Parts: sequence; structure tokens; C-alpha cells
Amino acid sequence: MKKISQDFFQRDTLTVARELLGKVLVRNYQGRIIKAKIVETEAYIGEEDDACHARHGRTSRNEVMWGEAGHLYVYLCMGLHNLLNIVTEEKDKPAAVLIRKIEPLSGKDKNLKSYGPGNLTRYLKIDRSLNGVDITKSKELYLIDDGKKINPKNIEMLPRVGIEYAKTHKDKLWRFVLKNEK
DNA sequence: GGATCGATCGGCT
DNA sequence: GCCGATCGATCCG
Repeated sequence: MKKISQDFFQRDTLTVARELLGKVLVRNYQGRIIKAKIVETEAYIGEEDDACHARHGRTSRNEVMWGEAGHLYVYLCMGLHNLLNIVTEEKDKPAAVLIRKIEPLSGKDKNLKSYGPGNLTRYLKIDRSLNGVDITKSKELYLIDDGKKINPKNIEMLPRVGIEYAKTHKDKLWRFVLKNEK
């Protein structure tokens, strides 16, 4: 069990998205610890990616994507859901990894149906108040590596979800899914 | 200022 | 499979 440091995030976004699979998110909320394993991610890379929020340039909403790797980008989607991203790459290059699905590690929560991008933030009590927080330094939310190796055979690459409006980058296989390990 | 639509979800037909 | 919830960012004028 070791905490993940900034070098991990300050790399190629596709590499970070792939290697985040299997890592464990730890949320410390009002004295309670909530843990969840990451099982699906998506990469959003730069102003040229016409599915990425950075495609319209820098705004107050997305400016954290231009900042230091390892900082959180949390935004409100569809007026209802907080979505969790982690900033990647060098400073001044806007890119991030969306955490798209988790597996709760607390037994009593195993019955809940779905932990898509909107639901996992509800589960982990994450909202926009955590936007800009450094996940490598925060005590509220951090990531640990449980040391288990992922077999590359169990990683699937698929097109990203919910970006029909994109033209040039719609079909990129920038979604990474961790299949059930048996 | 006003219209449109979104990196979603759950309920209903 | 479709639709409404709900609000902020973007685009047009």
C-alpha cells in the first residue's frame, strides 16, 4: 500500500488512464473512510481533442486542466452530477482522466446497482468544493496502489461514451475498462 | 438576453 | 428504448 505521487500523473494521459485501473481511491469525509477501486477511465487530451472541455479554450470552469498534474478537476454535468477527473501531463497542457466507474470496497454497499461517473462521486461525497485539490497532498481524497499487478489481457480499450457531438476524435479508443479478474 | 445542449441517471413504456 | 430532471457554459444576435 503506497500513496501515489505526482510523477505518476505528470505523464502521457493514455498511460495514466490505463495505469489508474485497479488503484484505490480513499475518501476521508467527516471522519469516515470510504474506499473504492477504479475499474474504468477515459482520457481527454488537449485542445485538439474535440470531446475535451479544453476545446473551447481556457475558462473559469476548466482552467485547472492547464495546471499541475495530480490536481482534481470536478465539474457539474447535465446540471445534476459532479464528475471526477484527475489532471495529467505537463503544466500548461490541458488534459485529464475521467474516473468513469468504481467498485466499492465497503461490504454493505455492494448491493447498489451502478457506479457510473455521476454515481461514484455521490458515493465518495465528492463535489465541486474539491475542484483544484491536489490528490497527491490532500488528506480528504487520495489514491493508493495496493501493489497488485494488472494483467494487460484484462484491459479493454473502447470508444468514449456520451460524446456524439465530437467529430474528429469521437472514435478514439480512449476508454479503458478493467475486466473481471478470475 | 435567450436558446440550446451537455464526459448522466433512474423510471417508465 | 425514451424521457425528464436541472443548471451552467457556450453561442448567436
